[in-house]
Amino acid sequence: MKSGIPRRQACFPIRVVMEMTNLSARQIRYYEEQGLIKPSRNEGNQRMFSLEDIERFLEIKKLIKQGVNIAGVKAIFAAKELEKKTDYDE
Amino acid sequence: MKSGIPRRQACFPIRVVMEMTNLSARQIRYYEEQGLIKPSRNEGNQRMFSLEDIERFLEIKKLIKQGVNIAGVKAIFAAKELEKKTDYDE
DNA sequence: AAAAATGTGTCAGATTATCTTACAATGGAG
DNA sequence: CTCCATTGTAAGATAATCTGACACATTTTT
Repeated sequence: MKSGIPRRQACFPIRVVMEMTNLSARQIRYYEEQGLIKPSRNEGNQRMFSLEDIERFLEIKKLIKQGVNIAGVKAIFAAKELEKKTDYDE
Repeated sequence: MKSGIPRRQACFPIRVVMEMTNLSARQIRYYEEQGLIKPSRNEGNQRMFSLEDIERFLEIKKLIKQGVNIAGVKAIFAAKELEKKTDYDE
């Protein structure tokens, strides 16, 4: 009775992401251009997003609303990546 | 750390359903025409499917492969609906 | 203050996706 | 063979997305 979609599977077109995040297509593309997100592309070159991407957009929104700029968001994401790769326990 | 998508939320365009089910667009539309599935539509009149729809398509595929025809699938689905509404415990 | 950078809106032209309708092809049942 | 069920395929129309450019309002920098 489960069956969710793998969080990394890219199966959402931009319009759905717009609806789920309340971001404009312009914003979504701009954030990609700034390196905050890297959607995959289908055969027709259209962006396809994953659940992980969507969660990331929501985080971006939250940070932006708090006054953080793109560079800040990028830095915060980079820091989080380090966290995941670094072992702090011992 | 989760956040899946509600199983009834219609957020997949037909192409994604094709990839996830290995059904052709023709089959998907035909099954709808036969009343096996009722996708919703976006503002542009394009079909939008839910996870529930996709699971249903997979069931259809399985039954078809077993030799069941459309009418049979429909009957089986109808029976399942009854199961859900009927209380057998007591 | 003037100039430059940020973040977003919007438009145009091109490409891709989907829709509906219709007709063809295949294969099974009688 | 004929009928029917299922799928393929094609055409023409509409919708969605892409890229690139320019505009605009806010900061930020010089």
